[in-house]
Amino acid sequence: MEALSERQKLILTLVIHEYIRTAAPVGSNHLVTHYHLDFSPATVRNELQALTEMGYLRQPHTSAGRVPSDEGYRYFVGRLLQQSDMPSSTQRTITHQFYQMRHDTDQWMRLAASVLASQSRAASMVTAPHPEQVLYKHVELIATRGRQVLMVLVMLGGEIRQRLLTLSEPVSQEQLSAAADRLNALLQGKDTLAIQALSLPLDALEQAILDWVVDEMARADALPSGEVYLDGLTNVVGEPEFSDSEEARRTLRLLEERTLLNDLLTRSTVLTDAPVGGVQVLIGGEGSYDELRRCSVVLARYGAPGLAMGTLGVLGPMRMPYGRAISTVRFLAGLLSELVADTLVE
Amino acid sequence: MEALSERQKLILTLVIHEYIRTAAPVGSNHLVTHYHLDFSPATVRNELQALTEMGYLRQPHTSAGRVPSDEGYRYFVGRLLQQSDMPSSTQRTITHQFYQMRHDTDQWMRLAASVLASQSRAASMVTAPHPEQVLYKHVELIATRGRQVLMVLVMLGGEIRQRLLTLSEPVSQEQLSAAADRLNALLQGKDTLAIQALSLPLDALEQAILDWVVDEMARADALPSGEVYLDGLTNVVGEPEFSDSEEARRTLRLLEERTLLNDLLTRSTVLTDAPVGGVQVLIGGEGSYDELRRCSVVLARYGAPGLAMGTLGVLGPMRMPYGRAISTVRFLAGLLSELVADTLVE
DNA sequence: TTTAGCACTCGAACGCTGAGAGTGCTAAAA
DNA sequence: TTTTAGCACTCTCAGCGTTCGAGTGCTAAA
Repeated sequence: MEALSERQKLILTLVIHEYIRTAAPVGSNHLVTHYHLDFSPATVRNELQALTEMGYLRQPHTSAGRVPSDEGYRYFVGRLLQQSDMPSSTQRTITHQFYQMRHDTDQWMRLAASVLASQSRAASMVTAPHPEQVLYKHVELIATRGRQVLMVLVMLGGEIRQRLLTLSEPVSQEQLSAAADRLNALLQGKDTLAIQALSLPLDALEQAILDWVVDEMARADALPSGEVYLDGLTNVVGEPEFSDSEEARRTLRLLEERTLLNDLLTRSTVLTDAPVGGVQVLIGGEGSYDELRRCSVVLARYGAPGLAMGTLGVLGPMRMPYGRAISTVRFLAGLLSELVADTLVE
Repeated sequence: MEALSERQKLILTLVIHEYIRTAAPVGSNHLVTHYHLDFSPATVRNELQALTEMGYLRQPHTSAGRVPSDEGYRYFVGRLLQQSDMPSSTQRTITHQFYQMRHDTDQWMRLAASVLASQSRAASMVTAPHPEQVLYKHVELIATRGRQVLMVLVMLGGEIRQRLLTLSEPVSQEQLSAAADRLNALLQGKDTLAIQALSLPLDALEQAILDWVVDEMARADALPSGEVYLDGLTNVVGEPEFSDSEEARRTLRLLEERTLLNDLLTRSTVLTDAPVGGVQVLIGGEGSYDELRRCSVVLARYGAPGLAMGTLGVLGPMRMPYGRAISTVRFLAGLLSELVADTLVE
């Protein structure tokens, strides 16, 4: 594939800009008048023809303007789009919002999804950070009423799991605290397998608690990733490519299944020619999902490598504002990584 | 308003059934042939005319069939719809799903929203149970690294809040445990104001922790309700009344704002003539929201009165399957109430 | 290499028309 | 008095031809 001339790059960029703005096929006259080009429509037509032959543009029909093809978008994102950052004032505002919030993963994820959606003007998806290895940190037992005990299990990395247990007989808070202290001393930093392999001289209460702990840790192990948070579905429904409500329904369905992000990540790590600053851009489903044929996904991982990682991304029509989306995703991935690192429980 | 004859009730019911099924205006011939009525289309026409004059039906235009009016739906839901329960096999399956899940409010709410959406075939909304009065139960302090401490605060009713604190200087786990024990003894069962009013002889560490506790409890007090969980937005997008994507966008926007349920509840407690078994049905927005003019909402409160209450509901087009929606909402409200009561931390 | 000129193409919009569904009215039947 | 058959009337919708205009590709001149 021959290289594009500078003028061709310019024209491709303009076509994509204009198409993203208006959602209508772009014609030669329109380009010249709208962008005050110093060459004539005829020249533009020749270049459009060339770009079409190279596969970067399509014509919906003979006498319509041009529309970017999947390849066109890919070329644009990979080589023409100049990287930009979010305005630093916006960055500060958002950072502030996160820091003034109490430390609570659930709240953070909701805020992240909300910010991602409103900034990128697309649908957003965020998974909570999930430890790659589940390690014991601390257990706490709180007597409530009768034989019920509230167990709070803290994992290394800061994940907290709560569970209400029912014991075979009532136990005092003192006994519970003693059992918790004992287990905390014994299990510190161990993973599920190591704990299961241990054979310890425990009394009945301690053994019962240990069983619950192992069960809970095994569940955490089994989870492929954290919970998925969605927001901004509204942004997508309004777009003209989803005016066909059946198309819209199927795409939203895919989002609501809440497996998309993980599927995409496990399916292929090298997704595009040009993953920018850790941000991956997937255009037109890139073969993986039929429902995504008309969509693009911008995604990134975040977290503390080796300890706890999560994913976040946005989904929109192919004519999404890539600059905005990429800079938002990159910024939020960085911010969340920072937050995770800061609050990591060691 | 004069009473309806039995035949008029029958015909109104059939029109609503048929319209809910097909989303198309219902004509006299269609009714007679489809339901094998033993009177003629002309008779049906007379009745349709009477029902239209009484305001229970509308004609989109002179020569179309009839469509239920808001009043028609209200009459139907209030007086004609016979109450039904979900099949007990389904009830068992769902109950089982909840009970085999570990006790975790977040998981329960997600499951509830998901079940509600799939059973009622509409968009579902669930708010987490929120205590009407925030009372102290227990605090736990876990040393992590350096000056960071993970605080886990348990409220009466079982709500758990976690927060990562940064102290002015490193403190050992022993000191932390001692401080926690002291506070637990002093604050048991108190509310925010009572704790603030207390003047206690505390050392610096204890006082710092107390401040965090008060801050956290004040936040919980300030929250009007628990987090809002959404699901099944897809169900709504597919409906023909939302094929106008602008209409759909505005309605979904309302859902994504996540204030709908609480707004509805605070705005008016007596919502319809016939709240059935604690379930309230709101048809056509009933004056409260313009965006809801074409929607109906079925909702109920659940929880342990006086201790912790939440709300759940479904939103769909006016021609939603009310029987299904109402029985699903009623069943889930009951089930969640049971779960909340069972696991209440006293 | 660029550009003006021009014939050509094709979809969108518009208006017309006929078919069909459904009504309301009237008068006869029950 | 109630029900029903008959019938004229109304209004939407789908189909169809036509026009309009945007945009193209080609050619020949600049």
